[in-house]
Amino acid sequence: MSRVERAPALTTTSFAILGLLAIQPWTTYELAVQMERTLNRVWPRARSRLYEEPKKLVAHGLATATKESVGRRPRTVYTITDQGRAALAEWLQSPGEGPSLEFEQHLKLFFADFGTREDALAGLAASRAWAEQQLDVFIESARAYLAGEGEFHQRSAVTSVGARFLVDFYDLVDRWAAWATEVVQEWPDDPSRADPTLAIDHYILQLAQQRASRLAETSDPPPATAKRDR
Amino acid sequence: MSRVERAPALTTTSFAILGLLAIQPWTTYELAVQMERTLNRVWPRARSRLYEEPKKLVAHGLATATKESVGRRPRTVYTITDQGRAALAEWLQSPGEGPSLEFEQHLKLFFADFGTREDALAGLAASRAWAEQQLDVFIESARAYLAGEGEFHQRSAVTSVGARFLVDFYDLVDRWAAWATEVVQEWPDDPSRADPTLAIDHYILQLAQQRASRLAETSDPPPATAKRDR
DNA sequence: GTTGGATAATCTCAATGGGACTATCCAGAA
DNA sequence: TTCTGGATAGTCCCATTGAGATTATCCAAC
Repeated sequence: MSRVERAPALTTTSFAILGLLAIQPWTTYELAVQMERTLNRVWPRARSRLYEEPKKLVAHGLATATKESVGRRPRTVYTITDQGRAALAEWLQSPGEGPSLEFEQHLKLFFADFGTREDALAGLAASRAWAEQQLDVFIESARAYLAGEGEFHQRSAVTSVGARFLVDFYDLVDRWAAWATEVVQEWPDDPSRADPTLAIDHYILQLAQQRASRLAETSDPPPATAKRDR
Repeated sequence: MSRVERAPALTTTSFAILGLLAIQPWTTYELAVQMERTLNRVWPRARSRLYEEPKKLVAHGLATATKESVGRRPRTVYTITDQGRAALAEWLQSPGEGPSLEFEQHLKLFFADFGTREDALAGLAASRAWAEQQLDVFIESARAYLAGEGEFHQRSAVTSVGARFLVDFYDLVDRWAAWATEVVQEWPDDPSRADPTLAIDHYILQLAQQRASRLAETSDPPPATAKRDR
């Protein structure tokens, strides 16, 4: 029973930090800033959490801590160990969880019939503003990156694949909110009196089916069998 | 200083429950099941939370609790009050937070260069499987709904707008994972040796810019000014 | 010399997740 | 008739987490 086994269990957040350490050594502060600027988009965590994780990594032998100081202010630089690289590689072998979404504006729209049409339109405008904001930040950093200001160019083959998902996600939010705005504008003042035509539902079902069949066609394992197994 | 002011503050989750109560009275169990089946997609919360929220609503005077029983088993039916409807309408006036994403598979892909190409492909396959699963469930319920089995047809005008976002989101995950699979298949066995061509980055930047300009064209307030104000 | 923003954390409390636990009801199988 | 499994109807608890308040130093610019 070594002390290692008593250390708090490693979480996905631990491995997110460990992954950053695999790129280069960082101080805890740098790790926190880096997380907030990048990984926060797909793995949002409170800053205070980010200061705890490297300590766990050290307790598990996956990283080492080096105390340095800038003047009288101490700081801790963390470096990944061979054991840490092995643990990271092992973690990467399992695929992980699918996406989980939290979307308050969408939730409010679900209850739009208990408010006014203007409320719904304001919410959709906020969604579009959010998407625009995200894209602005994204374009800014992508431009800087391509201009050579960014670091880690050698990782670009890997990171760009994920970046495309984010751009497309922000685009989705914008397109959807734009479409929804047109639909909602046709509503009467009191949305609960909006015509409950099922036309849109049929359309959605059709879309969903098209896409499900596209999935079946192009999925890797022999599709017919794979579908039946479920 | 009435007791109401001492009750725990209302959260977004409280209003999610309150919104359901605005449709009809429910027991706590029914509320929990309904949340898990529907609102969970945009507002995921632990079941134990859902049992606490109606009590808060009662403490705030937004709902009333009626004790009933089925045989010897007691149950509580919650009903919204006029004050509750007013509070819901007021809550709907503010637009709420933009989307927040948690996506472990995407996170692992970000660190793909510390694992194998096969790991990355397995993760992408899992993303596609997830999207397929979500679409299957969605199609199933949409079909039942259109066949007349579902309830709340009169709310369809409102709910279908949100439903479209979800279908498109699942589609996005699938399309992206399919595209990414093709890209990753071209990588060498060791992804850290993948060619760091910036072609994809340029493409992403181009996409992002196109979309940002589309946003500027179609946004509600005079676009040029709105952009400059930021 | 002062000020403000960046660096470098720690601490705390309320909120939350996730499950273990209890117990009854009811339909269908044995 | 009894038994069983799944649905109904919750409660309870603990570890994790979020969010922010707090402290303090460094450093460049005014």
